[in-house]
Formats: sequence, structure tokens, C-alpha cells
Amino acid sequence: MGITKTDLFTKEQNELAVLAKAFAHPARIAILQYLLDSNTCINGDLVNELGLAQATISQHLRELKNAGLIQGNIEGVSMSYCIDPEKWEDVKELFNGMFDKIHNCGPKDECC
Amino acid sequence: MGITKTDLFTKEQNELAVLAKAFAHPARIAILQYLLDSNTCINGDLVNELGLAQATISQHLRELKNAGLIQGNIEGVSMSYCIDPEKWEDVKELFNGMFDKIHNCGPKDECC
DNA sequence: ATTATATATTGCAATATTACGATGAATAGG
DNA sequence: CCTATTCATCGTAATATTGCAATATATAAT
Repeated sequence: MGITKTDLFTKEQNELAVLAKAFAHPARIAILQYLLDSNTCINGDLVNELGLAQATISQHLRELKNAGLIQGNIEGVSMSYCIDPEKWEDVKELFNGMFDKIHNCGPKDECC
Repeated sequence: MGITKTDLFTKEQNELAVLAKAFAHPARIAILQYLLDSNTCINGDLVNELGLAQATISQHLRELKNAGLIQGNIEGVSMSYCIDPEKWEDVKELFNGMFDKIHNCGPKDECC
């Protein structure tokens, strides 16, 4: 029915899914990579950088902000975004907590 | 328009987005965690474990398989799934390549 | 062959996402 | 005050996702 049954899952599972959803669009990845690269935070240069309309970029920025991955600071007329370093660290650890849970499958990888 | 303009982005950006999309549902996280935990790979126990219909689980499994995260082996009547260890390692490195790109912001976190 | 078991696929309804033009709000400069 | 600039929000169209019942397929056992 297009609606996710979040109540069936743990808090951690839902948290990971929400964060993954924030990463689940190449424009948002591109925005994050841009921010990672230019540390000094950026606004609507993204409109020129990516080939998307201003409204679309704004929408993606809002989603990244809702997920807590980025912050926005008013800078006169323009809006300056940047990655939230603490959240970023949390997210990294949350994902790696999952990535690292894989077992060592013995000498000949007989997992399955 | 509901369609992602993949041609605007790099191969890596699209790859990350596709993988993130595979993670972007708590049921799929739950399935992966189950597989990570029971190493010995699992099939429709997931239907009992999670509270979702068999068809729904099957659909999620297909998406995880399409993303390359899991493999399916026919085991008599049933289907045995497991995580693809090599792909898992690739995915981990791809995500960490992004996570680790964050700059050290100097003594007082003056990023923005 | 028939039945039981296990999983995949199809078809559909409800909802979510993506994209953009148009419009609104807020600031800076004249 | 008027205008330009920058960004957010609204409304809308196109498409994707989620979930499940029903049905199909495939193997194993009797």
C-alpha cells in the first residue's frame, strides 16, 4: 500500500532505513560530496553544479536537513549549508556497525 | 516527475544511491541483519520473523538480490539466501570512502 | 498422479518520491 | 519605496514503492 510498517521494526532498523533513504538519490549524494569537498559550506551553486532546477535542489536539501545530515545557516541573502560533523560520525558508526557484523566464514568461504 | 535523472550524475554517485536505496527500508535492514546473524543462510523463516506477508518478503529479497547484496541458492524445495561477502566488502568501502572524506575542521569545529 | 510445501510472480490499491513552474518571503542595494 | 537576488514552499504531473491476495511454478513425498 506504499506505506512502510515502521512499527514492525526496531528503532535501529528504522533509523538506518531513514538515513539510507537520505542517501538514496544521486543528487543528494552529489550534494553531500560537494559539501564534503568544499568544507566551506555552500548554497545555490548546487543549481549550477548539478543540472537540476532550483526548487528541486531545495527539496533535496530539505530532505538532507530532515535526516539531520546537514545544517543551514543564514548568511545575508543566501543560505549556507554544511555537513553536521557529529551526526556524520554517528551515521558512519551506525552503518559500520552493520557492515562489520559479517562473520568470517572459515577457510573456504562456506557461508552458503 | 518521479524519475531520477541518472545521466546528470557520476557512476559512483548512482552506484551509491542504488545501494542506499536497497538499504532504505526497515524490512530489508531486518532481513540483512537476520542474515548477518545466522550466517547459515535463511529463507521464509523471515515471514515468521518479520510480520509481513510472504509475497512482500519475496519482493524485498528480490530487491536485495538485484542490488547484489545477497545470493540465493536452491536447497531442495526451499530457497537459501545469504549475503554476498565480496559485494558486502565493496559496499562497505564505497560508503566509507564517502564517510571518511570529511575534513578535520580545526580546533573549534568552525566548518560553517 | 496427487498432494503438500516453498517460493516467485502478477495485478492492484494506497501512498511516496521526483521534478519543476509559479509564487511567496526575506534581505541588500539603489 | 522599488528592484534584484536568493532561497523556500505550493501545486501538480509523472513515476516509483509498498503491501497483499491470488495465482503460478517447482520440488518432494505419498
